[in-house]
Amino acid sequence: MTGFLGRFEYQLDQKGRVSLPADYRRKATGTRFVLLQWEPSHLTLFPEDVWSGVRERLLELRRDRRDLADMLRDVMSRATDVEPDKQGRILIPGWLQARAKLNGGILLIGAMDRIEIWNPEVFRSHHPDDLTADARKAEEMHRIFG
Amino acid sequence: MTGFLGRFEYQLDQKGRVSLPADYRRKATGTRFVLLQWEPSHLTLFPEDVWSGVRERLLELRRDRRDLADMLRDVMSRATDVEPDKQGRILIPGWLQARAKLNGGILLIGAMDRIEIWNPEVFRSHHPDDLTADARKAEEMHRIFG
DNA sequence: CAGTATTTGACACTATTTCCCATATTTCCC
DNA sequence: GGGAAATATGGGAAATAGTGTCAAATACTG
Repeated sequence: MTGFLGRFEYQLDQKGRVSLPADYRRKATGTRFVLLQWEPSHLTLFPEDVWSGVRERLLELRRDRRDLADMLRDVMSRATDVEPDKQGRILIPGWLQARAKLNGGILLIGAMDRIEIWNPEVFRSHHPDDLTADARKAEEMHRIFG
Repeated sequence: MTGFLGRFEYQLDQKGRVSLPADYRRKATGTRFVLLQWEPSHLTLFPEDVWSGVRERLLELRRDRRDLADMLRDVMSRATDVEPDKQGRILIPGWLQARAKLNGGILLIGAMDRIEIWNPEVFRSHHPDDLTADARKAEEMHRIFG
């Protein structure tokens, strides 16, 4: 399994739906996903099999770390599970659209075991596409891929 | 199973009933729930299968920890078991409504293995929805989901 | 035991959501 | 290069969900 890769720019329709890339649909083992926001900049879409692992960790953590309970509740209370319709689209609830500043253009990012959903402009401001590698970055890259 | 997720704001009718979100009813394996208050801020609704696990822990605990007996008695004496009617509504007893300050608006919160019942204003005061991630919070989030 | 009050169950209305069909564009293959 | 399959997107119709109201059943009281 190579995981979710690449980037796809789609459109959010008036009803709040986006197509999932057919490639991603094929790669997902199941047909269900959990959609949530744990970083302000974007949404994250977990395939169900990955989610079940995350879920276990969360339940444990809620029990052991009382100080995190409120934060976890806040995140989970904004999450949804989604399932692509016959056309391969998922519905993004209005409150998640608002929080991730999604309006019109949608950028889907393959992040190996999960999929990220970005506003294209926000993404580009976070990731200026310069190839000018500073030394530190080059060093890290080499440690990873070299 | 993805668990109970999301938030639903409903209305308490004059008879003290609230709809359970259809999504939650579908997700619950059984049809019975246990409703109780173990935190002052809200009520908790356990599906029967989850409850049986909690019950085991409670019985053990009452036996082993004599100092907790009074506290447990107090909580359990205010608990009820509920079952949605044909329209999917559950009845919240008056004494629990009062303790959780429920009047009119009701916020149902999915908390994975259980459902929480909040007064919307109380919830919002507990969970200010700012996206300005302080560093500590961002750090914890990354450790969990990253 | 009768009458009354309260609780429990069912029906009905309306807004929303979900499902399904249709079209345009792209990609792939022969 | 042309045809066929697949993919993204748009819109309309049917089903569903939440809520208010009413009727039956149960419990309570005098």
